Amino acid sequence: MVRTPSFDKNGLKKGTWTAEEDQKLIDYVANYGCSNWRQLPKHAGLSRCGKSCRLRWINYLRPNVKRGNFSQEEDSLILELHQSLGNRWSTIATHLPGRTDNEIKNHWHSSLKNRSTTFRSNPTIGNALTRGSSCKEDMRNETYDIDSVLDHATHNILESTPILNGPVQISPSISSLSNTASSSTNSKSFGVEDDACSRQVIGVSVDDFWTEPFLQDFDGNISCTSDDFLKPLFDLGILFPPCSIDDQENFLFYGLQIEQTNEVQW
DNA sequence: AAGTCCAACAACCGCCGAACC
DNA sequence: AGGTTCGGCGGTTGTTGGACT
Repeated sequence: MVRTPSFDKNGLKKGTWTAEEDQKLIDYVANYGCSNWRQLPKHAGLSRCGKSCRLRWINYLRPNVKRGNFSQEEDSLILELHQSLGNRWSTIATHLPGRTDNEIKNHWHSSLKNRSTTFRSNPTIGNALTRGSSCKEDMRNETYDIDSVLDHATHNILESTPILNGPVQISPSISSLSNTASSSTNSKSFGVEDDACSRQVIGVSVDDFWTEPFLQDFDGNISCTSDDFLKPLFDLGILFPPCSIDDQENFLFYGLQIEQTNEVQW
């Protein structure tokens, strides 16, 4: 999964980033920001091209980048957004807080693409889709529009995501992102005014950063009900109740299950 | 145990548009 | 107005680990 480090004809290093390089980049951005990626590697003492530094920062080192498995909710949102937006990964990423376009793109190619194909060819789902499109069209002509609902959904994700409700610490997991990275960033806290999220980041730990990103409060309780978060999506026909779903495979495409209590279960 | 296949994903590459001179 | 620089985006590649034979 990692590329063997090498040097191009200009002496610039390519391949996997080391923990030392990561630290240099983090330190530099923390102190000086990232206004000029072209000049950054020279000043930061990195033998990398600016693009490589930018990519590394945005996709892995930047605060609040969420790692780990995609939730069913995120999968559903990606599927829906991809249907309407196509391969506009950066736009799709704006609706999934903490996820980068690169990660979403990889996730799409590795798992969601096949699911999407089945999704289209499955009659049950196909009917549901048709119904959904019609419903969406109707809603557009009335009081809803897709963008506002997706914004609403994103807002609820944001509001219910602990990592965005307070300062966070660079997760130790970041160290494992690069196979060569050590735990040098474990306790590293820094104050970065990040360009992308404009959020001051200081060192306060949040438990279960990767494993429980959504819809749970700090006690682990489900804190978002369908009324809060899903109803607009159901109203638009983006998601459907599982009452018409017979098998587990189909269920996965909806990615959601509503119990009688109307609480979301994952 | 060894070889092969494949999913996953980090990283690179080329292109494009905006900003600047 | 035209050229250059830079950042951002999407497509693609390269490598690894795990599953499978």
